[in-house]
Amino acid sequence: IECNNDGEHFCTPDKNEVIQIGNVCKIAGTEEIIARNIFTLGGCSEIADADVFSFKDEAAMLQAWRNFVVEVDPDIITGYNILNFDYSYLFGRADKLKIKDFSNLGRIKNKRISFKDSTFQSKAQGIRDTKEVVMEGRVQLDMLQHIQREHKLSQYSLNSVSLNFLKEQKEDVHWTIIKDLQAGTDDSRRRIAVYCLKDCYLPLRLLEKLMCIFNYTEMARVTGVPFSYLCTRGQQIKVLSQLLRKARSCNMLIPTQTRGDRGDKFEGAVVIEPKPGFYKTPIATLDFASLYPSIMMAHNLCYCTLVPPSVAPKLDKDSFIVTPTGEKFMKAEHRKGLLPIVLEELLAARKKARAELAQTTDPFMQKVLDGRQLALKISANSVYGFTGAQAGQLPCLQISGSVTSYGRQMIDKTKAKVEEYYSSANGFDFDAEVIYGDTDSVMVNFGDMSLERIIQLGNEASQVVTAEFTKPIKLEFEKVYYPYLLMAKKRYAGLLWTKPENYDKIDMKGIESVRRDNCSLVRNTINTCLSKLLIERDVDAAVEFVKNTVAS
DNA sequence: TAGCCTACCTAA
DNA sequence: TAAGTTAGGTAGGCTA
Ligand SMILES: Nc1ccn([C@H]2C[C@H](O)[C@@H](COP(=O)(O)OP(=O)(O)OP(=O)(O)O)O2)c(=O)n1
Repeated sequence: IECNNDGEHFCTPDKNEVIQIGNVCKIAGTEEIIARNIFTLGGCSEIADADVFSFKDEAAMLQAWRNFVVEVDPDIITGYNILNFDYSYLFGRADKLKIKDFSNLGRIKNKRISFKDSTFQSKAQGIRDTKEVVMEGRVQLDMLQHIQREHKLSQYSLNSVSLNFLKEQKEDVHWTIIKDLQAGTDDSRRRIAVYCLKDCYLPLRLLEKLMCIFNYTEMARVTGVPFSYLCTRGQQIKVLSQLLRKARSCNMLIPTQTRGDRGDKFEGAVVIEPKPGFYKTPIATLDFASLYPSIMMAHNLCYCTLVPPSVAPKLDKDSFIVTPTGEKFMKAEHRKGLLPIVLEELLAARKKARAELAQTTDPFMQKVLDGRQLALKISANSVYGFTGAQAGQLPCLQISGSVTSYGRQMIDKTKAKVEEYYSSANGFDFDAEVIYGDTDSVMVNFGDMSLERIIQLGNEASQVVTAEFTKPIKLEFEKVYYPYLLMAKKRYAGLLWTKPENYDKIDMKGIESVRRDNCSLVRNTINTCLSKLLIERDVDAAVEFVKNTVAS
């Protein structure tokens, strides 16, 4: 929608009328546009490819728009910042103009839509104010919210987001000139209309290009929650839903738990003390595949396999295992846990998504599919997170604590094994050294050898270590950094190689150039500096460049 | 000035 | 059923 203003202050529904409402309707998955139109207050010159409906009176326009929505009967309504701006403005105006039945927009006759303030709050997302719009039978998919949740960008204006994803900008009409355009002629109002239609079209394009409907549908099927929950709710509901679904098929019930005893946290993962430096030898990176989910699957950790201390003495000692934190869990042959089954399904879905990713060659498509694969990975990791969520419905720190304790044990063992196996004591003519590792990965310095040899050693090492662990747990050789700049825990950069022929890219973790709380001068300087350092391997040139930048 | 605290953002 | 988890670097403020 576009609204009028007094030329000085930004529009408010108390004072300023809605002057235009643009709509573009499409059948998802097809190219067919079934309607493209603009409702205008005051006359408006013709626009190619769009129907112009002009009204003398704002109330009549709003009423006609409502009728249009009901007639088109959409399943999903999208737009940019519609939840926080468009809806509250439209309902504000409808109230003010006393338009009866304006908010009867849903699919249940005579049921008004509900609209209220709400906040979404989580540790990962921070606090985010939104509006809750319940329109029966129509999902509200605000692209601003979607992109804020799924993509980390430094700016979220429609303009910069479109530039980022569609390589396209909108022609800007600054709000201060809208008043004059509206007060002008049919032609000047047409300028607003063209701008407004573009504003409608861009979110729809984003929705399609990012395959939102496809990805959300898949997630809804895998996790068993309604589509709309994926936009408005968090990770917990997805885990709970999967758990409930599995529990029912296994004839079990899930208790409703009073939430209490919060505050005390459990110990997480270890980060191996880094040996900082600029490594000019290839550094192999070994990484466990989905570490926490596979720990839960390998050891059958679940709510229903946890043995209470009082019961343990009555059980056969061979029927359960003891985790490094001292918790006891039944073995799978006695009782198979629900969480491992849920995880199997999530990991299977992720595996499928990754296979499709490997098939694509289009770089943008690869990014989209990578996002899909990542979303499934986070859902799987959230099963672990759910058990440790003290503000949640079913916290069970025994499970989450056991998972992390196994994780700590495993990375220590991996480090020890690699260093012990690849040593001169074991008949090799070099001593491998683990220079860094975080949670589920180890970075190994085998010494000054060719890239081919390192890749071969990495593959071999992953098999040697995998053989040490229980079934679904798998150590993978992922990549080589050559050269590698290790600065501190969670801060490093390197030239990434997955094949000996050519490098993939510069990979940067945790340093200023990937953080969004730095100015672009710092980011650009570091980017250039790193490319001199890692690609050209010219330390002096890098130093010189920084000196010059600082001096100027 | 060392040491502790918080805010922010990121790695995993 | 409102809200996945912990670890950790850096900058900047405050205080003993
Ligand atoms: N958002 C995240 C990311 C990770 N982890 C935990 C669980 C993971 O098992 C572990 C390792 O994380 P990775 O980023 O290495 O990812 P995975 O090992 O799960 O997957 P993969 O290595 O196959 O990409 O850290 C988590 O709890 N939440």
